[in-house]
Amino acid sequence: MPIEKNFNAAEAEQRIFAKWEAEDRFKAGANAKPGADSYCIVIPPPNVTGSLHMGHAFNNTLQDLLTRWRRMQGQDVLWQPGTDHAGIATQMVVERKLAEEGNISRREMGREAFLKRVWEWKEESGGTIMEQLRRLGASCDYSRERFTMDEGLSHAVLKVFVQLYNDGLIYRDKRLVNWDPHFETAISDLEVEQRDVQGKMWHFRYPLADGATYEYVEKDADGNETLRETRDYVTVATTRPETMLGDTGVAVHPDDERYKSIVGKDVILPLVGRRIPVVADEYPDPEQGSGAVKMTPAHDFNDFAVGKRQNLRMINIFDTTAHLKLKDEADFVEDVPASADLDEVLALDGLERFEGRKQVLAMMEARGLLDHIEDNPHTIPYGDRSGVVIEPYLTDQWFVDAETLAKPALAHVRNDDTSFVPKNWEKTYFHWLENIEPWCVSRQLWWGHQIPVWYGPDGEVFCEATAGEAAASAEKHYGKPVDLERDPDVLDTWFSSALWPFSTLGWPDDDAALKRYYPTSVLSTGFDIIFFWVARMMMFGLHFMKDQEGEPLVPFDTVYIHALVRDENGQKMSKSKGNVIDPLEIVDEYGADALRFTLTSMAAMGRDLKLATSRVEGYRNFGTKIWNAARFAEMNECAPVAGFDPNAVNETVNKWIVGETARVRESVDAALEAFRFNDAAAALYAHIWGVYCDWYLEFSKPLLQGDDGPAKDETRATAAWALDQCLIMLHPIMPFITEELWLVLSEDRAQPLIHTDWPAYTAAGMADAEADAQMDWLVKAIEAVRSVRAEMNVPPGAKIPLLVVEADETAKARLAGGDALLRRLARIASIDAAAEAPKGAVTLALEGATLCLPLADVIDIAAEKARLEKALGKVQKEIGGLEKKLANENFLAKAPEAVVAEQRERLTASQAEAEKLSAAAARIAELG
RNA sequence: GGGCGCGUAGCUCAGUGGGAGAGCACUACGUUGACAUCGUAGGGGUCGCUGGUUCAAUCCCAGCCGCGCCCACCA
Repeated sequence: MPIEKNFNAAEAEQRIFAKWEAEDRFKAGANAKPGADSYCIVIPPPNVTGSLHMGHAFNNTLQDLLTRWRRMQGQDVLWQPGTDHAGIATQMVVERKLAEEGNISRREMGREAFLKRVWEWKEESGGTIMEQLRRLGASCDYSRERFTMDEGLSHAVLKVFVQLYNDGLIYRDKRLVNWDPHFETAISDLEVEQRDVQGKMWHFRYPLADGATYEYVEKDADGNETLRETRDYVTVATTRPETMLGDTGVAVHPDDERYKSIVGKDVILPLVGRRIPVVADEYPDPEQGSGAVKMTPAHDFNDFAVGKRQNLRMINIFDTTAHLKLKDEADFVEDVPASADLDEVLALDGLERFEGRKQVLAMMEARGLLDHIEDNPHTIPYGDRSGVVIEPYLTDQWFVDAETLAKPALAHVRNDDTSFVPKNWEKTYFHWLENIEPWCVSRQLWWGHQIPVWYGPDGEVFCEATAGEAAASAEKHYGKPVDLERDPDVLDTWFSSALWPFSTLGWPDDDAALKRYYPTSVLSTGFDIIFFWVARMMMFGLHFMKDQEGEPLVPFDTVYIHALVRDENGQKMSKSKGNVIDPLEIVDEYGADALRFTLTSMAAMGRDLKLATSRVEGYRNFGTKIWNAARFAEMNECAPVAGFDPNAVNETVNKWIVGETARVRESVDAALEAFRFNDAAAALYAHIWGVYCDWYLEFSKPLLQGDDGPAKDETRATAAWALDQCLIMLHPIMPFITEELWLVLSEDRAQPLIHTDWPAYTAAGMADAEADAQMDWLVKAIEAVRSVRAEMNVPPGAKIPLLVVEADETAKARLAGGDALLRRLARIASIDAAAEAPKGAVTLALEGATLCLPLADVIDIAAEKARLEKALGKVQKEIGGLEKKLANENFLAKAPEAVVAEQRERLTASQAEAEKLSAAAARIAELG
């Protein structure tokens, strides 16, 4: 059946993919050779918050490329797929959806009913994601799909939590955390994003208690007094005026002479009337602001630390939504005398924090306690999901002792058990782990793994994997059965992600896949989640996975860090900016292969990868090119020949394409081994389009269209073989069109392409130097003739004679061998020897020969003169450079011999060319 | 405040201590039986600036200019 005129990507992709899947081509170990090495990639699980974006398409293309390549090599391959529950993000999506649908809120609905809705959403979204992966051609083992909240993975989470608790690496602590007032939950440092704002700094006066005064003296750098006055107040500065309601002290540096006399005294907190101490602490910087700092230990990380050192009270003034909460807080009015001001302050109860700020400022100003205001650019923390200002908030939370776990994670990258590609990302990784803070893992959310902790009546903690075990443990503790209450919080979504490389492989219940595939081979991900995910997988993997000797095992050999996909203008794609390119829209328009090739060929770029559809179009055309090459092969009966031996061909063109094929195979493998995906794509593009189609197929035409015989048979077989090799090597990048052609081109394939063996031949074993030289020479000759024809405006269809003026033996042989090809591809009517170039002929300087085209009747003398002068100028410039270099004794003495010899050769060749060009120029001059 | 990265053709970007590259865009010509989603030929770059190392620098080093990102508790 003849090949269709065009490749119908939409139809073929679905059909081919369905067939692969039905035949179990993606299963773990499919196509593995006996005793093969294992090769495993765990997919970075997409969030079940919606659909895949271009970044997913990019990363999964690369993973699929590696997976298909290794599978064809016969390795025991597993690409493990799955999705992530993405706690806060998914809860947010479902809550928003409920609101849009006019439903009752999460709280009204209750935990159980709400979770049911989230699960419904998950089923839908998770299914969509897997379908999208299929559309891209991702050859993961879908039968092993996992979800972070699956039973097995949840079991792993519980086991890890309990063990870390028992190891003392998870603990509960009351401390300041980053609190998201929108979601009303704690979040980790990583989920906070600092934004620059043009803010203000307000300077307040806090009066000293008991009418005390002091001499306030300021000095300049030379110690000269610049100000001296008696003060009954101390000035403090703040960017957050409303927090003054929670102040419990004023701190000054112990060496700050200005304030030495008031250390130990008290000030009266304005508005509230609370009596708070002036303390000396290393924290305040005398150079900054007034040198005195108001302390709000319950709402500022620095103040919290000072407060702990100085035993300051911690007064919380906000509720969980960051509204002022003063009235019901016993400690807010503790020891504070009743006053009109206090009543006014208490009336602020329930105000949103920024409204509260306005009111506090107004009150301070009205009382003359606002000293001055200055502009102060600074950064403010925002929740990365909610986009609201984060509030440092004093709560009980669960923390992971990250510092302890970080040590092995650092060591095993330092010793290259795990390597980053590119290597420089290791620096980023080290820096973060070396300065790591405790990881707050509890979240006041509903969607996620509920913390396996139960509390007894007296608050005693029972950390067990199940309620039953907790009850048993409690009974043992109390000597009788008691009612336990489970911790309502869930874990940070990254907690379960951190287990992904081993939880998906069956740990802790089934270790078959774990034994086979752990440590995994490659993790491919973006640099934006090195901290969130990669570092934490390293920490947990090393803590929980051990080899038979009990030595820790890293989760992966290589971490490949890819760039982030942006739009044409370099902007990060986001829904709010409206610049999101949906990968499936591209797939619909150009086919998955074109998108995949585009993404692959852009993989080497630094941190940004700017996607333009013009490139996708170009690579779609590349697919068409191969398609047409296959049609040509079929039309000329170039069918694969069983037992074909590429080393046994006789025709020069065939020897040449065999060598070219071997060279590209080496390039592609070397590129993929080094994760230089774009190099692999570029090598294939250049080979298939620039070598196989542009030259080899053209060279083969005279043979294929000539008389039957051994040469024709050989060329048919070689053309088919070389095309097959192109399909094989291109398959990991463009799986669909290659598979389609593979099956269409021959009816008796041993295997579909996806399970066809990857070649291992080498140029050293297959290339023929003489054939290469012959063909290179011929290509140059054809190009030279074509160039002249175009510049002299010879009609494209016109056949012109060619005269060989002088030629050495090698050139003569090459000319004889390439006679038919030269005639055909350069449109030459005749090739004859001549003693000298006729008047008005154009001469071509080639290695070992001077060819000339007698174009006297068509020639534009001025144009030819210009052409020769230009060429001559170029050559002479090069000669000048080379002569200068070769005259330099230092160069001759110090440069490697090979380099010197090479330069000499180049000089000789250039001089020969210049001579020929000069002679030609002289002849033209005679005419003019 | 620390750290990282980038500046090469009109655009997007590869690349290398010794002859400047690709894709797209552009120009001219072309219905040669695979392909106009194409073919042939061509134009276009002081490889950010300055200095240093070297026989030799677009490449290595230093400084500068411009741009981007990450980390960081400065009130």
